[in-house]
Amino acid sequence: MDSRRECLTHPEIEALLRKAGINPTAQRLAICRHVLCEADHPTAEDIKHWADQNFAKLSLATVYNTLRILVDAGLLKELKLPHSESLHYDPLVRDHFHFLDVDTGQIVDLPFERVKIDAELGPEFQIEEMTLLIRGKRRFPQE
Amino acid sequence: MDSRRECLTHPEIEALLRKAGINPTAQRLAICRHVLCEADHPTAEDIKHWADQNFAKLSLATVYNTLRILVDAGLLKELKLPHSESLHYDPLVRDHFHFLDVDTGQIVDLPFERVKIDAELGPEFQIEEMTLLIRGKRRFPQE
DNA sequence: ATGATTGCAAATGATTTGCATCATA
DNA sequence: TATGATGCAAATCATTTGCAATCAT
Repeated sequence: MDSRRECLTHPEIEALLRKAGINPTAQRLAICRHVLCEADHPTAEDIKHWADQNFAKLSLATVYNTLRILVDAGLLKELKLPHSESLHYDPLVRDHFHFLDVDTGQIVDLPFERVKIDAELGPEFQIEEMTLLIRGKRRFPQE
Repeated sequence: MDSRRECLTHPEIEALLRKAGINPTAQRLAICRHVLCEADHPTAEDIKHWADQNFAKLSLATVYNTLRILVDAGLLKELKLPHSESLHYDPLVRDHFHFLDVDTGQIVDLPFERVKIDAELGPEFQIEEMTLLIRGKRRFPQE
């Protein structure tokens, strides 16, 4: 369920950026390391806060610009979620769904295969993409 | 599919508001008439534009305030959609889903019954609500 | 008269943009 | 030194809020 990403190495991220035609600057590498590996559906502000502690110098504008570049390159997906004013960013770009814990705000990726959606819409509806958000509570028995 | 709402009469809307404990002022009645009956998932701006033509005097702040009141009362649902910066408002408050025509921006209500969602999430996930947006194109054969 | 509602304008918060500065090939 | 990236500050856009004017009871 919580498909923990393997953390990419620095050279791997660099290669990823180059392959996408993105100049791998220090700032972009740092942002990528965070948003692609460590972070959990962060917002631009989240990334800025993290940078303030770990990367010293990184302007909010650069965070936004970099996120836009990454989204345009298909390396990130933008998430508009009902509980938050800000956009969240998701490194999992293949089709999947989300569960939002209404208590904690935590977002859990749901692999495509776990959710079967059967829509009978008639032939005039050509489906291109489905976005599913399940809201609810996660309760852990042994805690 | 396009479950066309029956248009409520003025007294019906007034009764609806009273029942919800909302003072049925002229502005609120006008906004309700539009958003509950005529309009199609409008934004606050949409409602303001309509008011400018039909109701002469209605401030944008009042539109926003009224929409908030209606949402809090459960008479409207707020829709955050990926193609639009603004919130859209939906008078259909019972559970249902949406189809977004990526060409026209039109939003089609999908009755709950037309879409079967089967999520196998394990017992720690208590589902409270599901939001499904299908994006695609609508093509009409005879046009 | 009193309490609620309205409407303007200012405030807010997220995001974008213009532009001067800076780094690097 | 030329190209592109960065960072600041100002701009923008949707929405909210403070407050004075207005309305209805």
